Amino acid sequence: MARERKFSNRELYQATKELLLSHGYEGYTFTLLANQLDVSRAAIYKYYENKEELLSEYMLYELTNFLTKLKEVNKEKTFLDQFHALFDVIFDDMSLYQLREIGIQIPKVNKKVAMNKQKISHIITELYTSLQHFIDLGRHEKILRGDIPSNIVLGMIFQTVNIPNTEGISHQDWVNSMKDVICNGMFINE
Amino acid sequence: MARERKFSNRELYQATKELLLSHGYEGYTFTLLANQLDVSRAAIYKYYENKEELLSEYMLYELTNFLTKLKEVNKEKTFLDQFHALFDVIFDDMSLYQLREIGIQIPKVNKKVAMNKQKISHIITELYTSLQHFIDLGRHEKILRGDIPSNIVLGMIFQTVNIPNTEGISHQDWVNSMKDVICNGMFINE
DNA sequence: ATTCAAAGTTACACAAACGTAACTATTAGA
DNA sequence: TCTAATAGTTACGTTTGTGTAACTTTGAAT
Repeated sequence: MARERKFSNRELYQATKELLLSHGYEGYTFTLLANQLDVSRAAIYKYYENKEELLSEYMLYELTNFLTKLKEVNKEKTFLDQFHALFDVIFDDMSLYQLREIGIQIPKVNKKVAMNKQKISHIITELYTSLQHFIDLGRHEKILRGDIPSNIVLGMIFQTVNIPNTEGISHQDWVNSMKDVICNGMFINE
Repeated sequence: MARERKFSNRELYQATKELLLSHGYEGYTFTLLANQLDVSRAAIYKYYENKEELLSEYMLYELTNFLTKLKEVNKEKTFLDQFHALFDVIFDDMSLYQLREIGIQIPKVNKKVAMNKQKISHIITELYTSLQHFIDLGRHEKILRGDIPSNIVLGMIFQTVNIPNTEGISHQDWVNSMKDVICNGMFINE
């Protein structure tokens, strides 16, 4: 018994993501978002008290999605299968790393936001656990070097998505080169 | 025949850098900067018409510095010497890559800014030329693999500085692990 | 067809950042 | 010591974003 909504949650999250990536956390405003969604700014306040609340929910949504995908990756039997699956996931959504950085900036302006931030930390812990399993498997299978800190292994893998492909190399070639360098390095062997 | 200045260019650039890294391009304001420098906001308008002008000059300063350092790197005789020198330069100033991204966002609000942006592009071209020499040398010396796009070689090297060292590994160990992975990869050989 | 709850809009008051004009302060040199 | 040039401040109007209240619109259920 209500009027039809002019924008779905999905559209809102999509617009939010674009605005966050183009304008950053401080540049993200309800005015911009409302224009993007073609509604009045006040309409958004029907659902969220302020941008911190909206953004913390959005982050939660994004990270929960990623955790689900990551758990799928962990189901692969061998380390190499997981490795390729992880790359597929990362390159499917090229912006996770930047968004996580933004999440850290959100101040706890009310109880709801504080709760969301807590949930976010929790999910990030789960993400790390999941990723640690991946690394442990690689070491156990004697494929992944044991002398490199997990931090660096994960950092390198996740940072690759931020490298701009300015020379218009095809997606497949790009990803393959990236994997190659990560696995074998950029120096010629012996 | 004038009054002494309350802040030097150097202090202004230092404060600008910190504010840019903590608040991002859109979060950077003259109000924040003035507080940081302990002067009134209006004082800054004596030197810069607006933040775009200030930031474009700052970027120019930062990139010119970097280009100078990079030319020093290019003076090293062997590829390996250049490689290590480049890492020293990059890890000495951990923020160049993020700042370059910010530079792209500056809109050309007046002639001066437009001119600065043009100079910035020019310097970036020089940077790439300089880096290309580095890569060419590595390939010529048969140390650097020839089948990896220059793009990826440079991207990987520069992105490493953005990996957060959360586990408090010592700087030296950290940099060495990073180099090791870049050179030889994270997989065990054969 | 009527009702009413949720969706949406308009309009207002408030706060923060911007840019400028008119002022005061400092200091080297005539 | 007087002056001119530069540094800095105060104060104002403007713009942009925020949050809310009072309103209208829509559409499924009765």
